[in-house]
Amino acid sequence: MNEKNTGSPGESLDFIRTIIEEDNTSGKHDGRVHTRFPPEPNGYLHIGHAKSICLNFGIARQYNGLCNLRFDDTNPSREEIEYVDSIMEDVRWLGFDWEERLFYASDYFGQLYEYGVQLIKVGKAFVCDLSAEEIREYRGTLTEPGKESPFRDRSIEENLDLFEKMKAGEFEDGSKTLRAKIDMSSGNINMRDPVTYRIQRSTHHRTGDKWCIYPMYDFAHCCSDSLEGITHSICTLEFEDHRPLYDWYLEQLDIFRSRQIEFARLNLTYTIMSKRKLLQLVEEKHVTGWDDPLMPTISGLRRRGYTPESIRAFADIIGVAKRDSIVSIDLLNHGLREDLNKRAPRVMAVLRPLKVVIENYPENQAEEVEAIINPEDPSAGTRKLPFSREIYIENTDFMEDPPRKFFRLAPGREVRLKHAYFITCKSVVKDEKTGEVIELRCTYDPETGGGEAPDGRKVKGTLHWVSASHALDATVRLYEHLFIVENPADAEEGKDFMDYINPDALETLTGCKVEPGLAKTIPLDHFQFLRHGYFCTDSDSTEGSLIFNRTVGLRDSWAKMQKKKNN
RNA sequence: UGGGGCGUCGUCAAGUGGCAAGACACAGGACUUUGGCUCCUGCAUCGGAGGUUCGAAUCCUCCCGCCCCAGCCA
Repeated sequence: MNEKNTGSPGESLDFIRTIIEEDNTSGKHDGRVHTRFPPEPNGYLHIGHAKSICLNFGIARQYNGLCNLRFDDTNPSREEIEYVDSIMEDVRWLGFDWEERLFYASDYFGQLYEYGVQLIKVGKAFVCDLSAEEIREYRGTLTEPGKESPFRDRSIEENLDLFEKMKAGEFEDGSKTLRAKIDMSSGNINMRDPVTYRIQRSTHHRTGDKWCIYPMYDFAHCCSDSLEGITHSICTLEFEDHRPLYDWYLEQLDIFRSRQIEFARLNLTYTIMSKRKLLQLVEEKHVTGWDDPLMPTISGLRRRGYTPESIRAFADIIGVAKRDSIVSIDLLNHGLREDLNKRAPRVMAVLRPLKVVIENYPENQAEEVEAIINPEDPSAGTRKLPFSREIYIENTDFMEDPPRKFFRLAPGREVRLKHAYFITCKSVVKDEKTGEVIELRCTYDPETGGGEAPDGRKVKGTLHWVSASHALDATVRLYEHLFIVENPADAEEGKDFMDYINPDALETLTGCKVEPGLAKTIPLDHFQFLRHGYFCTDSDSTEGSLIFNRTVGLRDSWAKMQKKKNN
């Protein structure tokens, strides 16, 4: 990999790397660069997290630094071990390694408690008896200052005693909090004596029932960063308002000063990124699960056939900045095609079969033709394809009454069967009742073996095909965008993102015919189905029951032309 | 009405006072045993208005627009 993750080196620096290089030249941390990726284990990772992962691990790699994986598990009521496992799997799959630096905020609960005590001792925190509603009332509003809690001036001794009793479980859930003593009139609401510790009796996935008080994010996060010696703590824009508090805690505690830097989170066209909304899609069964190939989750993208390389390349190409934006999914798909074009074996797959009988080809004869596996990678070699009298071609490759510029098969037309022969359509067999074309009668030119005519004549079209008796049956799932509008999160009045779900996001094709070499494919194998697109063997696929997911289609200028004509 | 941010091509995004990178998309064209790939070509005066300057996307002023914040969530 290059300087960043995969992208081209020598480009201009983004604002975060600019800060890092400034710190490096000023000697702020003796050139040390240490980042972290801090997910809360309450859901599956999505492509937005991938941006953050690539940023944090990528920066560490680029500057010879380190990046920790740290689970931000300070709220046991919503966090689960299942998510911890999936997150680790996803980060690894993306190609990053936290080595021995796997941490949990819960590792620091003991230290964090001591920090709480320390805050009380310097007169910067107090135990407050206000209820949640009262705290809200006392907080004031966006435009009006808040009121100080009547418990704000308790003595240090009393606070110490009460905090210890909170920890010991002497008070009910929610009956008391530890609050930082800052400024109830601050324009920044985060600074209005924020809650630092709350009482919450729920079993933590790692510490069990050892604690009944848990630190709030703002307190736990900056302290965890500090404890780990994180130099640059990169997070998303909505935490910008929290930075003064982040700095305040570290200053009061007089511990290592990590620096929080905020960037704009990723938005992608035709999908959604919020964990809450993704969860809703799963729970309401609009998708089959977190790893549905329609989902923008890492596990969904993986199952769909996206490669870690393409995701990393995407992260590089979109850059990092502070402005809200919505990136075109085309950018992701472009990188994917670029990656797969170089690596995916080409394969014959007829999705909507139309039988072709080659009348002048001997019955009961078969031969093998040689086919290159990947023209972009000669080292991939060749394979043998069986050819015989009866084959299948793509239904859409034939038209009885073709429009101008249709280069494929039509009555009387000659086309090339890729790697095999030229064939000419002699007649059409139709279903007597429906009039539907059910079979083509063709002849082949035995002189055109390999797809080249010795007399030098040219054909405009080249079709993919599969020998009828040798082909394997397969199920193919064609995926489209999950939503029908670019930005479903930005719904018009009276609607929400659910109103924009694409009812045709998945089209399942059965009875597809694929070349016999696919018999042994295993989940996550990538292929290019010639002239169709890139496909990936689904995790439910077995040798007897092949299932492929369309990762992304090939660019299709013919389809584009048709579409333009119809508009 | 308070606080914090952001506004450069259709979409991302460089640029930090000297003649507006790049990518995707789009449009033409070449090549082609994938209507794929590849290769050429084209494609913005920088939210607005004033001002400073020989010169401004870059500095100043005012205005406009968008995003975030009132969880004992993260």
